[in-house]
Amino acid sequence: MAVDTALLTLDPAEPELMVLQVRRADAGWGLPGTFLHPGERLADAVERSLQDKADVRGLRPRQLHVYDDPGRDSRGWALSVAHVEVVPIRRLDSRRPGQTRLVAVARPGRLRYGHAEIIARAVEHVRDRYAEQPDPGHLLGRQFTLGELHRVHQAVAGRPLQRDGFRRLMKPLLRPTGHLVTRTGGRPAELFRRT
Amino acid sequence: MAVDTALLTLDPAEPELMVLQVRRADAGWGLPGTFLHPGERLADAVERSLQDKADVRGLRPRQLHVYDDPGRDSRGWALSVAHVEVVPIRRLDSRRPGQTRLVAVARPGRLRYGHAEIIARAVEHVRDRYAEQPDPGHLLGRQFTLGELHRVHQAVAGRPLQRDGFRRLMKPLLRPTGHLVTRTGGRPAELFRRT
DNA sequence: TGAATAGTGTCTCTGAGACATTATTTA
DNA sequence: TAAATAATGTCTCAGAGACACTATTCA
Repeated sequence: MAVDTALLTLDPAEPELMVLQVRRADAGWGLPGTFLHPGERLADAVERSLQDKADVRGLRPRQLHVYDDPGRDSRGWALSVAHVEVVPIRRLDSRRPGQTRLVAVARPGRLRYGHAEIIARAVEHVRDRYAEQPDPGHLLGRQFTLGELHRVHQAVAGRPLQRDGFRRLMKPLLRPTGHLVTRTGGRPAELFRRT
Repeated sequence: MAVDTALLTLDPAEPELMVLQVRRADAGWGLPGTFLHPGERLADAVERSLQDKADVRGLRPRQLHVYDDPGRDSRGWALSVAHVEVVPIRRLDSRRPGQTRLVAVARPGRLRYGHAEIIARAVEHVRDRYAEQPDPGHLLGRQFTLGELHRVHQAVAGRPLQRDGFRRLMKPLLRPTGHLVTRTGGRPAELFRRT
């Protein structure tokens, strides 16, 4: 019994969803994963694998699907529970260089063990969540402007989102702080928090 | 590693979703389930457990969630992959009397191993599917009238669905057969098929 | 003819798409 | 003042809710 995790993040330079990959024992790249210890919970195994490979903690991975194809892993019969998690890129700063990489989800490379399918499912899941909630993965901090939220959601969605429609959808889901910020050289923007 | 299945059906007499329960070794009632054989696929284990306990075959169970609470099963550490399937009640005719029962999903009884939670999740899943597609679980046969479809969907949803709104939603998703039937003592109804 | 069921028409309200306009800052 | 960004206004269209009306059968 194993767990595999698609850990997604955003690189501010590249307005596109990225997935963390780790170097595997067989020299290829793949998703971080591990075998379950006896009595261990799935979420703990996910956290353990990410801590070992990317030094990230305090996650709340979500189950996606159980992959049970017997021919999936040539080393033997092993079920894998695929998970997804979203994390701001600054929390990946301490990951091991050379042993990990961030790859655009649209071009994950040739991966074994059905990992490309897991990534596709993870992206779909995250996009569905972002379509309904303002930044549920906390890619932004506690406070942000609607413009910043708009850019993050466009990057997650992988396509432009209409500006005014987006504002109308999200504004009732946010709590205004009453403060204004000028960060960009335009009219000051109102700061919001999640509710 | 185990599988458990919430097998849902409709009793024409009771316009409410029912779930199949089986008598367990400890004399209580629960969902049908089994332990996975080495190398066996999850769908095959589900089918095997339902065949043994309710004599139903040819199913396409869908994964719901993996339950991994270590204290879930007092007999030892076992993960369970919950599944859901919908089946017309006539296919349950040959199930073992005394060893099985059909219970309204709203009143599943006091179940162990978190089976009540599985049922709740299964019902939610099935209701979501029925909100978008005409009878995806094939509770009706190949041909049916919009009135029959309406009654089935109301029973699945557990609440009244507006008649004309339902028709407008479903009609473009159906293929008319061109035939009329008089089954109820009113104006003859048009027969439709799934697309 | 009346009850029961099937099928259609239409009004309103809401929400999304699309576009335009105003507001405030920096260079 | 021009460019950039933020915020708001408004027109239209599609879909859902709600209600009314017509059609056809059986008792």
